Amino acid sequence: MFSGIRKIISVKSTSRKKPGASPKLSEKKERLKLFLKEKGFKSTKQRDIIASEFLAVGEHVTAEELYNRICKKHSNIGFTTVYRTLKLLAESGLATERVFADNLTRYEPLAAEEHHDHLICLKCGSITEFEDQRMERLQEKIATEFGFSVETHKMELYGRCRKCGGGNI
Amino acid sequence: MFSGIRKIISVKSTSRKKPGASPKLSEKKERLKLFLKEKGFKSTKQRDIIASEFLAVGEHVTAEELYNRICKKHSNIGFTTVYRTLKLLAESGLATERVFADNLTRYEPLAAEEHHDHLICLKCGSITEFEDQRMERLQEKIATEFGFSVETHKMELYGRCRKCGGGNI
DNA sequence: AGGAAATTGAAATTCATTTTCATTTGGAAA
DNA sequence: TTTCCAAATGAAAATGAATTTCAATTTCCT
Ligand SMILES: [Mn+2]
Ligand SMILES: [Mn+2]
Ligand SMILES: [Zn+2]
Ligand SMILES: [Zn+2]
Repeated sequence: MFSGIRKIISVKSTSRKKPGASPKLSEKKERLKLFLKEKGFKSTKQRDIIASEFLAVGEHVTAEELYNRICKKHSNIGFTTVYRTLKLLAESGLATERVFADNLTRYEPLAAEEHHDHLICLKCGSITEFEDQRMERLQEKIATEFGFSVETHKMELYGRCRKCGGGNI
Repeated sequence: MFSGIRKIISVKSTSRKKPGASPKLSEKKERLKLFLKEKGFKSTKQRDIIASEFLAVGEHVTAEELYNRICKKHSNIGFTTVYRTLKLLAESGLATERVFADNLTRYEPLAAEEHHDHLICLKCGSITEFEDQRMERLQEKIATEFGFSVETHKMELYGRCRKCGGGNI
């Protein structure tokens, strides 16, 4: 079903609805430092730069995309370190890992406690985020009917966004 | 989020609720033959054997799993042909491609018109299928609210099945 | 039967991800 | 501050599933 899509879509992120991430930037970087200290890991220039850039971008990025942005200004930072730092950010709870239909691993700045699902346009690749309590409750209800307890879920709607003819087909 | 899971789970399929697939087996193989003829493709021994085995297994399998079953009795059938035949089956509408959290491509015998979603146990890997019209309607509703039209969706609930302590945690 | 076109399967390739390893660096302890 | 060692870095290699290549074989239309 997705075999064709894999090659076609190149998921680009839409700008976020809540640009309120900016004021918390320093707070987030503080969280990372605490996490590193707790774990006996070290704070490094690279990690600081990578985390800053990641939080600045603010949307769903692959390790490669983030690396490409960073290496223009910091030729001394390698892809591997970007890759590893994104994993660290996810571990620390500052980022969330996502894999959409194109099978690439992306990260977005999102605390582990927060949550949302995604609408993904197959034409332009834009990503729209939504959180819907009716959906969350219904998932729980269905799971319960099967004697199942939910730990995580994946809920992605693929189709056409408004700009790409979503309303009228 | 799924980084740990990827290595842990090896998704095994549960036996299906509807074993009514058996009587339609010949009908399905007829459908495949028609599809091949329409497309100008050829009917071959290999395709026949692979399709039969796939329909006989009846659950979510990777190309490799199916190949391993087949090559025991038919050492003359290669992995590549199994892989390509599964793609063909999906194209013909006799199979559906699925990618769960372990990121492996699986196929299940399911006509393109039919539909269901999945509950996947992170402990034992069992897969439970469900179809819920409330869920389908809610997805449409949410999409509409965003001016979005849905073509496909992915809805997977990961957690504990009843046997693995799903009810009480 | 003849022959063009499709199929097969072993091997090679692709490509994102992950690991390896020699070297460098951070930061706690002296 | 200097010492010292575990952690970090990054280039390169490895991994592994998915996909493509290509020479040999098979299908099936005439
Ligand atoms: Mn998101
Ligand atoms: Mn299924
Ligand atoms: Zn769009
Ligand atoms: Zn289970």
